[in-house]
Amino acid sequence: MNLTLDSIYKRLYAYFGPQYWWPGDSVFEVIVGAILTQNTNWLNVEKAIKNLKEAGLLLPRRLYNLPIRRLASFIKPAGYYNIKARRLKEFLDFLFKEYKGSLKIMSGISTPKLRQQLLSVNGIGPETADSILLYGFNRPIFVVDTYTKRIFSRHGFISEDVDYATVQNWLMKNLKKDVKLFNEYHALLVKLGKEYCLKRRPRCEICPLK
DNA sequence: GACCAGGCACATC
DNA sequence: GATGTGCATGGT
Repeated sequence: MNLTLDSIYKRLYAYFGPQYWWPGDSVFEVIVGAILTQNTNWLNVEKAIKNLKEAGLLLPRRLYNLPIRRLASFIKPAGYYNIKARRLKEFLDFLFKEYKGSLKIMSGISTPKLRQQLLSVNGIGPETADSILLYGFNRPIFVVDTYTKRIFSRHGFISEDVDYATVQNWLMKNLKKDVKLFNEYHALLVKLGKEYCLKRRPRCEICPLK
């Protein structure tokens, strides 16, 4: 079959079509979603975001002023709501301390510095930081997640226990650094993982990469 | 009822 | 430095 990174992308795109990521109306919504979706089904995240939206709270200033206990109650459907409320607050503290609460000012910062700053926020790890950079700020950064590792290791490109940075470097070295490509590629890997590579119910026999 | 989900920080050895 | 554990709801 001789799969390559490029041919895998082409196949997935031909099979699944565009994924229209990130689902969200604003940069802030992307950031909130990125934190809420940590180890969590997106459907649950949507419920939490809907709660915030309907309460008119999906704005940096509003969330910044909201008591953490109340924030936690709004995001309950997303699970881990206490720790995630704290993580959202940690980000907001950073946003207001560094950028006066302005995502617009924040968007003027270079990608390496922005990434470093995001990673310094307690509760934001590599995947969350890179999701924010790619889907929130349109920076050409490849987002690595469990599906990415699982799929590429299953197809023999990498071993399954490699660390985040190694996978990311490998991908970015071998692909055109293009926001649109990285956007769709990651989303398509998630789609493939969800539909065909579930841990207990692998359906490799009908995988579009077969 | 078991299993899983678009991680991360922290404890312990 | 590797390995284990808590965090928690809702869908399949």
